[in-house]
Amino acid sequence: MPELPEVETIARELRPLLVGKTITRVWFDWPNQIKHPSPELFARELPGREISGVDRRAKWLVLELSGAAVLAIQVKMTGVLSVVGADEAHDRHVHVVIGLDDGRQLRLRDPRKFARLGLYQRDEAGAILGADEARELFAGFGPEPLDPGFTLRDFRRLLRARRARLKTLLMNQQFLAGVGNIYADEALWRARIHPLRSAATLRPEHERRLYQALRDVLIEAIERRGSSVDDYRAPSGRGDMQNFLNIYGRTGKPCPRCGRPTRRIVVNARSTHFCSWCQRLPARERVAAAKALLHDALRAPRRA
DNA sequence: CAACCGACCTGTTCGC
DNA sequence: TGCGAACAGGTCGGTT
Repeated sequence: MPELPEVETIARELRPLLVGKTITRVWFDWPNQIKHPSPELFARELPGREISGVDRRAKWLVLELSGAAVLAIQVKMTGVLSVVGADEAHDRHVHVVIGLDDGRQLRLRDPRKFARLGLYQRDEAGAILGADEARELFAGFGPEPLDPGFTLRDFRRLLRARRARLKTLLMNQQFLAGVGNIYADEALWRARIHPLRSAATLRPEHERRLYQALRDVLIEAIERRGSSVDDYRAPSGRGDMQNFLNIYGRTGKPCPRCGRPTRRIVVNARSTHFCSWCQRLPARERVAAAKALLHDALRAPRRA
């Protein structure tokens, strides 16, 4: 579940616990989770490096290390990071342990082993060299929606170059960085826009509402330390935002705005929640949307 | 450019 | 009650 607000919360909470500490040892039991370089090099290169910063880019956690190195961590859906005493017990789902010189450990608990870690190098210009060396690690990512430099004008320019369904587009990291399933649904509900609406057909007023809704919901979610819908936990425990979601995961429950039941459809194999009264599709787009949904329903593997 | 698929994974939920 | 299939969803690489 972790999206922008959740990873931002992780970064903010880990920062005071990690900055100034030096890595003493590295342990992992599932080498597939080490993306770069080889697991052997990863284990050899980390010890001795001091952590100087903890930041976020899109849904990645970025630890700045001495020697212009960067430890990038993607917790994906089920990864939970915590800093605990080395003597604290851990279960079989802890797959990465990074020892620190204060006697504590940064641990990754991840039942599904989806999380990924990589150790990268910055060049003289500060760019993070990605796995293929020629490309910056975060090349191709869309803008950060909360970057003060990301204006409504920028958002409009991006939207008008696209025709895809808005739900798909908002979750596309190349289009916009950091938004996932929960906040895409929430932003569209706040902006009163149907998730299957094509980006290119939005009127200026819709664009403005969506821009504002995205920023508002992300800021509120950060203030509430993220949504602990099921697996996500901040280093300090559950967030609060799950108690303030208006549409996500509320199938059948009344829309907080109009009282009509929340509907659920599947878009790109993702649950999508919306209010069919508040989030209307223009007549000219209804036929196309109905066809797409029927297509999905027919090919869905479901037993009779 | 857009949509779709399979892969990566395993704990939980669902249908019978 | 117990079993196995389906489901959950972030991301990538490849295909349509």
